[in-house]
Amino acid sequence: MGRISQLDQIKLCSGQFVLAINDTMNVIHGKWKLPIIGSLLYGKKRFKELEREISGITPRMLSKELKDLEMNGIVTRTVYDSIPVTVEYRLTRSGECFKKVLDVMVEWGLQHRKSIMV
Amino acid sequence: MGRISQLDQIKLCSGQFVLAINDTMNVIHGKWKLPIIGSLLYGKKRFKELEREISGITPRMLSKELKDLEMNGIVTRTVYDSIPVTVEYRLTRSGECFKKVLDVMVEWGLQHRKSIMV
DNA sequence: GTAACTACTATACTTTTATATACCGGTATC
DNA sequence: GATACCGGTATATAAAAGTATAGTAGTTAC
Repeated sequence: MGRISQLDQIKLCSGQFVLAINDTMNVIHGKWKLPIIGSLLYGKKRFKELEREISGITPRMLSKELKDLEMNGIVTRTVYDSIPVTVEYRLTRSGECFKKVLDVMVEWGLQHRKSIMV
Repeated sequence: MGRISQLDQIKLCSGQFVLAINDTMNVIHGKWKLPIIGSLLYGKKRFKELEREISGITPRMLSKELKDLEMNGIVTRTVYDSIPVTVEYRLTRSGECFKKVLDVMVEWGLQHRKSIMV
């Protein structure tokens, strides 16, 4: 019934795939990471810009989640010694690629809604 | 640079897509939902089978998460009045389709690992 | 009759995650 | 000299998620 997908092989090579899924889960884990990534998909942003765009987030959470995302190689933090200092957050190449994951999530979500409406 | 993806249109139609992503997030939210779905991808299972397969899960959590997944239209619960009663859990059509999401998660995770190793 | 299996539920507790509120040093504006 | 913007941090608290442990009602095997 068609080609073998990566997940079909999970029993052959489950360690790798479980790690891969865990990595992906780490990126989207928690209440604020997706909103942050979503906001950065359309270009670099400064701390206060993100704080204003993501309604309801506190600076504490924003700071924490940005650090998490930076450690996981999803965003980069660049400090410019302008006056006053400017701090710029942007997605890494990997972070940009995460859009693919979001795209299937949207696709599945829409299909699922339709299938429930029946 | 190629066709317009669904996420590119998020500003035009953000409400729909945010809902869709939230639906998807509900499916994978928490520590145990992915292991449960993963275990059911290879066919129907009974409660105790799942409990044995998913190492570390307590019956309380398994019961709760199965109810969540059932309510969200991801799994079905069927009771057979055999003796003793047999309860069978299996993925819905939508639940099976969720494999597509897992596939891109694996794909992205593997790529991300590679990109970090450099 | 006692031990074990099935499919759970109940209660209490710990850990994790998120919020609320206030504050810091620096600059620049009025 | 008071106020406001930037990029955060500190402390305390509340809410959510997960764990530990025990128990239920019924059935079957020894």
